[in-house]
Parts: sequence; C-alpha cells; structure tokens
Amino acid sequence: MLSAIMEDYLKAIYYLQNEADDRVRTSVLAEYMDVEQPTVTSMMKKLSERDFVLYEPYRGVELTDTGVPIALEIIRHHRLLERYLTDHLEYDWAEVHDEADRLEHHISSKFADRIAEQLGQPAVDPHGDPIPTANLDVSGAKDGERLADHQVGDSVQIVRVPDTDPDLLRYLSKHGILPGTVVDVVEIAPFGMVTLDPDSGDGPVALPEEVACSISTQSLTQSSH
Amino acid sequence: MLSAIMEDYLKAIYYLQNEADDRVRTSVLAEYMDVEQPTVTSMMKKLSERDFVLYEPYRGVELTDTGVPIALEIIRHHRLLERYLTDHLEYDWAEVHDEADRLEHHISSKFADRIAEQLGQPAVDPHGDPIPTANLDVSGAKDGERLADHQVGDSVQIVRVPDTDPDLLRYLSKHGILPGTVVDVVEIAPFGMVTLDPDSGDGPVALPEEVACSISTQSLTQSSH
DNA sequence: TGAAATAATTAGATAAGGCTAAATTTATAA
DNA sequence: TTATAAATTTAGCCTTATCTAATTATTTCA
Repeated sequence: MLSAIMEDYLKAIYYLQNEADDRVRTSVLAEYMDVEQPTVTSMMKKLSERDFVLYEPYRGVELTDTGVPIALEIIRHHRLLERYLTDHLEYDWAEVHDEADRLEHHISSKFADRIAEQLGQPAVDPHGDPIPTANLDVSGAKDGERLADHQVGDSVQIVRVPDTDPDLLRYLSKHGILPGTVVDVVEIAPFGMVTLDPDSGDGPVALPEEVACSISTQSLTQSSH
Repeated sequence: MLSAIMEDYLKAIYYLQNEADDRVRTSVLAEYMDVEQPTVTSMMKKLSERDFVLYEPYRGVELTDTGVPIALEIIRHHRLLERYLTDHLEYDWAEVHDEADRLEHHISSKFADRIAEQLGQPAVDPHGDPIPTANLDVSGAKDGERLADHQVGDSVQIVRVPDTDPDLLRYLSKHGILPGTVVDVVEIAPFGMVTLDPDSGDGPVALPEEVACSISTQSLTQSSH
C-alpha cells in the first residue's frame, strides 16, 4: 500500500499546509522531516506519481483529494493513541508523542475505532488537538487564537499546546498550563515573552515568544484583538 | 537498533529451534519466512556478524545468548497484545494474530509492561501460548502432549491451539475447542484423524491429523502413553 | 535589469532486504 | 566410492529511502 515513511510525509504536508496556507516548499518539508532537500524532491516525485500530492517542480507541493484522507487517518490514529496512552495506560502526557508516532502507522482502523469506542469518542487528544472522526471529519475543530496575540489583562482559556517536546510539556503541566486551564495574561515583554497567571494558583509563569505563539487559546474577556 | 524484519527472523529461529531441537536449516527458515533461500543466507550473515545467531555455512543456524532474549521480548509483546486485543478491545481470538504480528515490533517495553499490568500479568495468550515474564522467563511454560498422541477413551484438557490460521480458530471455537476445554477422544482413524467429544456438549468434532498434531493437551486420565 | 544569492533539482552513491540464475557443497544411493 | 540429487551459497540485479556534490531555476536587490 503505502510505507510508514510516505505516510509521514503526507502527514507533514498536511500539517505544514495548514500552518502557512500555501503550497509547501521543499526546504520547509526537508527541515520538518529532518532530511536533506533532494530526499524530499525524490519523495515528492513518487507521491505525485501515485497521485497523493500535486507537485510542481520549484513551486512546492500540496495534498490531493486522495492524499488528504490518508493524512487525516494517520492523524486520527496518532491522537487516539495519545488519548489512550494517557487515559488507559497511565502514560504521562509528555511521553505519549513518540510512542504514538511509531504506532500510528501500524494499528488497523479497527484498532483505532475500538480504542475510540473505549474512550467514548473523544474530541481532542491530551494536548488539545482535535481528533478526526471515523469518517475523517475535522469540521468540529476550532482554530483558536495564539496565546501571543492576546493583550495584558486578558483572561483566556488554553485550547491547545504543542505536543512534540516532552520537556516543554512537563514544564507546562508543572505550572498548571493544560488544555482547559484559564489564565490571565499579566505581562507581555517587548521581546515577546508572555507572563501568565494560571487560575490553578501556582503563581505566574513566563513563556518565551516561540512557545506563546504555538499555544492556542480562546478568549474569555473580549479585550483581545 | 534492529529492524522489524530482523526481529522476525530471530523470532522464527527461536520457534523453529524449539520445534526440531537442532540447528535451523536455511531452507526451513526460508519456507517459514516465505522468502527465497539466498535471502535467508544473506540475512544470516548479517545477524551472525552482529552476534545474534551462530551461523555455520551449509550447517544451519541457532540463536546466541544475545539473540534469545530479543526473540523472547518480541514473543512477549506478541502474546500480550493478543491477550489485550481479545480481553480489552473485544477482538475475536481468530483475528488477533495479524494485528499482534505487526504491533509486536513497534510497542515499547513500557507499553508491554503496562498492558501486562492491566491484564493482571497473564500467563498465557488466548491460544494458550505461554507469555514470557518481563524479565523474559519462560520456565513456567509446560510442553503438554500432542492431541494426536492420545488414545481412544482418553479424557484430555486442551492446553494450546495453533494461533495463525483464523479459519481454523473460528472452527475450533465454534465446536467448543478452546484452551481449558476438556474433551474425550472418541476415535482415531487409521489416517490420523482424531474425533473428539468436547464437554461443552456440542457433539463430536473430527480433526485432521495435522491439526491434531499441533494442538497441545494435558492428560486427565492416565491411559495415554 | 542583470548579477549575486538562495532554493531546488539532477546525478550518482549507499545500505537494507529482496529476487533469479549460476556455482558449489553436502547428502544419497547405486 | 563415485555419480547424481538436493541443499546452500555466490553473483549480480532491483527497489526504497537516504546522502553528497554539482547543476539549474528563481529571487532579490543594487
């Protein structure tokens, strides 16, 4: 059918396409996949030949209608596994990513559906990322605003945090910053650092700009732009 | 580390070594792995270079002390997964083999240990095959006698059934032949076919010689040889 | 607008795991 | 014990996914 590696490329293209809604450049994909550019070029040719992507040399790549559901299926597997590992197998949310990243390519749809059933058809994974339904619908997912885009004084609810860095996740949970947590924005430094006061009462936490940009939120007060 | 394919070879050698306690021939391994002989030869060179097997050209192969625990770990994964799929994810015992065969290479030891814990450290998989402990101990496993070696009139308990053929497994469970079932041997035909009467009362079942040889049992009466 | 910088592709190599055909070793049996 | 049969290995090729080095497009900016 399709190798685990090819699935990973499709997943990456899906992700990067949503990040910057434009065709995905070879260089961006190479960086993200941690391979050299020629590797990406040759892979794009293969995926393009099999109609999973639309590839125009020197112009970047995008998923076709054949490629999208494959990416979504893998994403569904990944996020269900993450949910399952934390909820049923007592994994810490910081450590689920790697295990899910391997298993996502090897579980059957049946396996995915069974754990979804066991979990009560969850809508999001432990990091707040939306889980596509069995028929690969993602319409329920809301985008949210970037934490970095709020203003001092705003009260916001955390919707999503990035899932790949275990150390960051441990740091965030230690300071009470989890999906669902309500925080007040107490300071935004000129170099972009955001200081928060979580309602858990653990005291203020400062986050560098990069992190604040990758955390997705929902406004509770209306003062944000 | 070690590819999924290499792990499969080690698992196969472990199995074949126990079947016919002698060095495993290239041809036997090729047949079992469903590849051509030269493929086996080149793989044995690689595994031998890395000290997982002892390989003597033209003389067959056997696992080293480095290779055995790797095979056992994979077998542990496989059997725990089979148990987990049937007990927690409502799989039928006939369909667990293939899913487990893929996943066994991709779950971490942690994952295996967690599901073992959830299952209460089970001793056997759904087909009656013993599950190595976390420290890869298999001393608790008893060999049992082949069903085919009993005599008419014997009352025997089913210990293990072969796990790879879904159709056979469906047939066996439909007729009440499961690990733990007690059956009476009512006939042994000259061409090896064994007829059983399971205590479940579903009436007699006939099994061809090959199947009767691959089912492992324990005597309840003492009349068997 | 044209030269320099940047991005992307082509060319050619490598390692893993598989294959077929040919050569070689071991086993069998006359 | 020697000739044939069977088993095994060698040789050489293929595909996938990767790499480096060299070439070619595309941008950028003076």
